[in-house]
Amino acid sequence: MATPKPEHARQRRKETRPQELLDAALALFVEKGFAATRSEEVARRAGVSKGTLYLYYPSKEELFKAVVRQNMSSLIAEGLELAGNFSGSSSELLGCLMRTWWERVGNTPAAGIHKIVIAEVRNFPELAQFYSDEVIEPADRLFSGIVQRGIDRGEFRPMPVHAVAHVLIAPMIFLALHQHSFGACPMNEDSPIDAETMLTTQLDLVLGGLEVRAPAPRPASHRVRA
Amino acid sequence: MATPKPEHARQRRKETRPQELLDAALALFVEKGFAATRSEEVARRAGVSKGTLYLYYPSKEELFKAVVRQNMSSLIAEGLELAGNFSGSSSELLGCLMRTWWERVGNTPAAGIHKIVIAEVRNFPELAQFYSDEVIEPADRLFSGIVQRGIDRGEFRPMPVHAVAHVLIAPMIFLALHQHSFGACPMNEDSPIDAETMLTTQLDLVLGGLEVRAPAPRPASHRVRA
Amino acid sequence: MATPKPEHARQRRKETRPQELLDAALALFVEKGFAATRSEEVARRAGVSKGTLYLYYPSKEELFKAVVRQNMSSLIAEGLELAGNFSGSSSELLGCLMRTWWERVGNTPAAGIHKIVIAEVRNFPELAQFYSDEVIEPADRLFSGIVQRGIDRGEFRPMPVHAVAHVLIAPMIFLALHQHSFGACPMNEDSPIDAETMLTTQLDLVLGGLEVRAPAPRPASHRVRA
Amino acid sequence: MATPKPEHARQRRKETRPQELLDAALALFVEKGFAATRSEEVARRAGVSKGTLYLYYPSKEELFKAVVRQNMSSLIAEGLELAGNFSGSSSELLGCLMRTWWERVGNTPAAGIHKIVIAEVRNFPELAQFYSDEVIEPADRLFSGIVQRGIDRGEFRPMPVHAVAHVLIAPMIFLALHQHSFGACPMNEDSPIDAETMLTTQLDLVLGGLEVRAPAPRPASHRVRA
DNA sequence: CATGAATGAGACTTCATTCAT
DNA sequence: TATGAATGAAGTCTCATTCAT
Repeated sequence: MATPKPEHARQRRKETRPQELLDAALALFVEKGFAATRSEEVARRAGVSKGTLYLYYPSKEELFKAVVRQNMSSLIAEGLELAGNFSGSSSELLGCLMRTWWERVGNTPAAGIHKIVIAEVRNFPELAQFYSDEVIEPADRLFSGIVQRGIDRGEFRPMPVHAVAHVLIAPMIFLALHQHSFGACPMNEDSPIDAETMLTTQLDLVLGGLEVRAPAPRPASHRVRA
Repeated sequence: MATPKPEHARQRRKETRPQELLDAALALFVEKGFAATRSEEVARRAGVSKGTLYLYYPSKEELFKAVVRQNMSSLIAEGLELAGNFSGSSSELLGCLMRTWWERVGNTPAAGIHKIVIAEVRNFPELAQFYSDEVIEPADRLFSGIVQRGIDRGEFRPMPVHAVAHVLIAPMIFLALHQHSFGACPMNEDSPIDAETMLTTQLDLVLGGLEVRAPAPRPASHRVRA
Repeated sequence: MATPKPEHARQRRKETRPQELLDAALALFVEKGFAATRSEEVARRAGVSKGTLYLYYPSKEELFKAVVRQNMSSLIAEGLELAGNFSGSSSELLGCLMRTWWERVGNTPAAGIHKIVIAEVRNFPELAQFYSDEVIEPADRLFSGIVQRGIDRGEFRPMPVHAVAHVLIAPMIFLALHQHSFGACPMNEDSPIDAETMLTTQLDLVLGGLEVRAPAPRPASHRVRA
Repeated sequence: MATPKPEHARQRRKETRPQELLDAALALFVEKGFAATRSEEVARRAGVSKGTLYLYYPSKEELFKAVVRQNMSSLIAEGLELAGNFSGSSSELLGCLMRTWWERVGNTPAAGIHKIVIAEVRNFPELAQFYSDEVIEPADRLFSGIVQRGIDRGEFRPMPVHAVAHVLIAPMIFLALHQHSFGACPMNEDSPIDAETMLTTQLDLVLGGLEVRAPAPRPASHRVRA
């Protein structure tokens, strides 16, 4: 009943296929969003046919979830490890963490994930739970934990730690969001702010505000003491 | 025994139709995203038939753009006016502006627009230009202008003003974003941070970092004095 | 995003559509079976487009069930009514019933339904229940009830009534089955048996076997008494 | 330390492969029908891979035809042989034949074949010819031949022999059909009729109707004597 | 011979859009 | 204007079949 025709050379790469498909899907989902990405396009970009995609992921939705998992699950672990081994001041730890995050994530297509997730969670209840548990909660714990550490050690003023964590993280993620939305549009490729300047400014302002008193030797801080 | 027709009611609604359609579309686009919102559902929520929707907007895309324009065009004007008439310190102006924005926008379904726009700009190039011109640029000018004013008046340390504007705005918008994505999922209705706390903390930290020296006690600031 | 083109005249016939679709579906399901019938073909035969079919029936499966219901639900009621109003002998009643059934059903495309149902029930558990309740059980009750009546009135020998009902009905339905399968193939259009002969023979043999003694005046019975 | 290969086991099975494939296909076709049976599942049930199936049968259609041929070709031969060697009365011969058929076929998954064939012949014209030639015609000849024999020998009344053959065979096949459709559904495992009762009743009724006079007590007959 | 990864035609279904009423 | 029945392009997913290993 079907009338198949002989085709081009086919390659057998069971081991590497999932990664190739995940990479293709990541790029397209970030570019077009979940709904606007056609599964056949994902397959083509991965260099396989439509059917092959479904050999590895039973539906577009599962593919999406796999992309999210693959790109997010390892991130927090790294942050926690970095924080655990750190021996300097809490300010330095936060600065180090944020710069590292930007290099490892913010700069990377993986950062676009957050854009899609924000846009699509309401249509994927399961994903909401997963992403909260796997990404948002741990990130919050990581940052507010360090803030708490700073308070406990007398480095920081006592403040609501979760709010501080939000204020710390938000500008960075928001910048990543914009780089994957407006920043990717041809018109405004030259954003008025670049990441490095923003990060330095952010650390200067917020860490400065956090510290009990601004000590002399930190170059990033221009705070004058009373 | 002619059946009396509700001509008057229909007549009265005729002028409000576009607004009703835009409201319905706004709610649905924010809830489900652009692609997942069916035009029939927009019509039904506005109390009209599918055909009527197309009488007012020639396509779903145009409806989407109209929703974005309607909800974004007027916002910045208010801010600019507020800023122009303000006579207090730049810190107070920023605090006032941000609190006002949160009340007028961040708390409002209109804030969800930003979520969709971020998700969809790359599929709607025309929107990118419009949104940049109408929303992003003016907001940046508004905030960085005030920062510049503060610097000029000797209130603030000299800093890269665009970066500062970003750091000021980002946590607020990011919070609004999350309230329209994860915050709307049944699981996490009790976010670890509430808007008021976050805003107060943000103003405390960033304004504190901005100011040349810690001046007399400001209400928004919990800074410890020497 | 969609690019629709203007097309032919479209007719609005909401009232008659379901029947037209059901008729088209019946014909095709009987001819090709459920799986081999494409929904687009059903639509085309009904003179509408693919989409219109789904306006009335949410899936091919539901269309199938609707076809079964439509064609079967009324049949048994007629039989019961006929039986209720009958005043002659049980033999005559059975003969009348079977000839009527053949005219009303066996000769009709609706008889092909049984073919599809037999072929597909195992893939449609809900249908099994429905069909048993609506068709098989009532038919069995109808026929075995009459046989019981004959026994009670001393017309028939005591026998297992359900088995007798099966023996009565089976040759007729089986003939209908074959007319919709082999009988529809071009090669054997001239079956060695025609319905009329079969029916007469069947009544002669089985009714003759049923009766306590073969009385003289019934032409259909040639039974000699011991 | 070479790993010993189970060459022998594979070798041994090589000759039985076709049979194993046919058995697997038979079971699945009967259970799900032709279209709903996936070729991969046939292969798995036969313990081989998808590719191997196509080594033996070039397509699913050919596999189907092979299943039909395999299960139907030999059946009639037995019947003919039995009939040829039989020396008793025609009634006894018919009774013996039908009971044998039920044991050898009606009770067997092979009987389910008839169900699929009825459902699919119109999609497989070649099968129609084959099945008519190999199954229907011989069966008809076998049974109507015996009836003719009975008439010739004065045992039976003169009657249209093909019609009588139909009436004889139909209830049995119809019962087999139902056992493979409704009978296989979990709901009605307790059919109101069992095969044995039906067969006895059928022989009693029809043979009784056929015979010129009720002869001496036949084992299969429960006819009441005068 | 055997395997199973890969293919792609084709089926079902959705939904933006049209247009007769 | 307003309606909603009708349309058909397009997308998701299945599965018979192929072929490199």
